[in-house]
Formats: sequence, structure tokens, C-alpha cells
Amino acid sequence: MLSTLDLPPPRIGDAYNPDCPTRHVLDRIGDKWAVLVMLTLKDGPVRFNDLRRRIGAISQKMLSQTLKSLERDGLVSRAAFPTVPVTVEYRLTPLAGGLIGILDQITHWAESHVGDIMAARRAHDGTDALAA
Amino acid sequence: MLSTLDLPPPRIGDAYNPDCPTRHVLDRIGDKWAVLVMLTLKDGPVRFNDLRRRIGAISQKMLSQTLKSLERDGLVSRAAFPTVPVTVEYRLTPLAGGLIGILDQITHWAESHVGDIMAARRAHDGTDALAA
DNA sequence: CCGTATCCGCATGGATACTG
DNA sequence: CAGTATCCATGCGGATACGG
Repeated sequence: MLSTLDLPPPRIGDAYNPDCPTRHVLDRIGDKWAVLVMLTLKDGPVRFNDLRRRIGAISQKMLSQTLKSLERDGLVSRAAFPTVPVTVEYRLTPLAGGLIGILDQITHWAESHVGDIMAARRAHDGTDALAA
Repeated sequence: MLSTLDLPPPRIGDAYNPDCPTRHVLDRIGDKWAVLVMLTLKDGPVRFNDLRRRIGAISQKMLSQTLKSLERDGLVSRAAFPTVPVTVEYRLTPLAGGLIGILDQITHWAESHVGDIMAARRAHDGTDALAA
């Protein structure tokens, strides 16, 4: 069965393959909260509830979850101080530096080209409106 | 209500804000299928069903949907030829070039640092195992 | 203050069937 | 060949409540 398309694995260098190195990084960058958290930590360590307030629209659950996965990937480190009540600081690891660099480039590209995208969108939607 | 945290909009420069230019670009890059489609179109125009076969794991629905949104954003262009049956070619626009550049950088960074991430992950999981 | 556990609505996306 | 339309499972993520 499927004789016409038994291509072994996907073809292109980066085609869908859960094990592709790029996939993992792409998934991190694609993670809305992970990006926001990393950008918020960019200028230094921040405590849990500060993080929450600064990001604003994030739920406790998502923040906790995001921090744990970032910590697991060695992108964020956690430091707890036995004050009372307990104080916990999160900060970026050196490894995260490269990601921040990429995020900065995305931001830069976005700021200079989002106008084009919006224009294309308006043009497209306008065409649609006429067609309809 | 919510008197303690009626911060107007989110604070930090890039905190969650659906209108932030970077947000749109990040969402595109975060879109698994959009990335795969763009990478598959990187070397030249490809027809609908070829695209489907090359990517392999994508459904018709997702491919169609992804192509439409990429077209809307001016990142992909569509050309139909009145052959019978009809032939349709998709190709990247010049605007997409910048995104491809960024994707290449992500790939490059990923290939040189994913080892670190995986190591951190193993270390972390190992620690967990001991703790458990 | 710093989380974890639970419930649950809702959007994402696959499978399938049908049209030009 | 190139799509569109429909149905439906599942998983993401918010709200809430509770524990360390």
C-alpha cells in the first residue's frame, strides 16, 4: 500500500522530523510564553511573582510550566533563598544568550518589515472584498 | 475589580501584546507548517501536491490553510496555469527572503548548541530520577 | 511568596468526503 | 490536480483551589 509515496523519511533537509535539532529550537522560539519569559529575564534576574506581573497576561500555571521547561533545557537557572517567605530568582544562563541574539534579530527584521506584511494583508483582504 | 493589577497594558517593551510587530513574525516562525512550507519552497517553485508529498506528514487542510495565510502575508505567491487538469505553483516572494535568512541562523545555532540543551536535559532528568 | 493539582472550555488540526 | 466542507478527538491553556 501507499506504493506511490513510500519516500523513506521526509526529504528536505529540515522537513518534518521531531528529532531534527532545529525542531527543538524552533519549538522554543515558537513558544509564546517561553519567548516572553526569556525577554523579561534579559536584563537580569527576576522573581516569580515579578515575572508574573511584568508579563501581565500569563497564568501561574503557564509561568510555572514554562520556567520548568526552560530550566530543564538549561536556558534558565533557578535560585531559592531560605527567607520567609521564600524568595526565588530566575535568570538566563549563558546558553540562552544565543537565543536572545536570534530573538533580537527577529525583532529587528520584524520592525523593518512588518509594514510590508500588513500592506500585503490589506491588499489581499481588499482584493477579497472586491471579489466578494 | 482586579484593582491590584490594573497595569494599563503590559509593561516591558515586548511583553505580551498582540499588536507588537515582533509578535506577528514570531507567530509565523512558531508555526510548524509555515516554516516547513517555506523551507520546502526555498529552492524554487513547487506544486501543491508535490509540496504535500515532500513535507509528508502534513494534511491537505493544513497545507491549504498554511499556504493561504502565507499568501495573505505576502510571503508566498501563487500562480495557476489553465492546463487540464489545472496546475498551480507556489513560490517564495522576495519578502520571505529575510525570514529564510533568520531560519538559516536558527538552524545554524541549533546545530551547534542542541547538544548543550540535550545534555542539560539529561542532567536535569537524571537529577530528578535520583531525587525520586 | 512560590508553587502544584484539578477541572474544563475552546481552538487546533487530522480524517474523510465531495467539488471544479 | 487543487482545493473546500464537515465532523470529531485531543491537548493547550485559563480559572480556581489548595499546599509548603
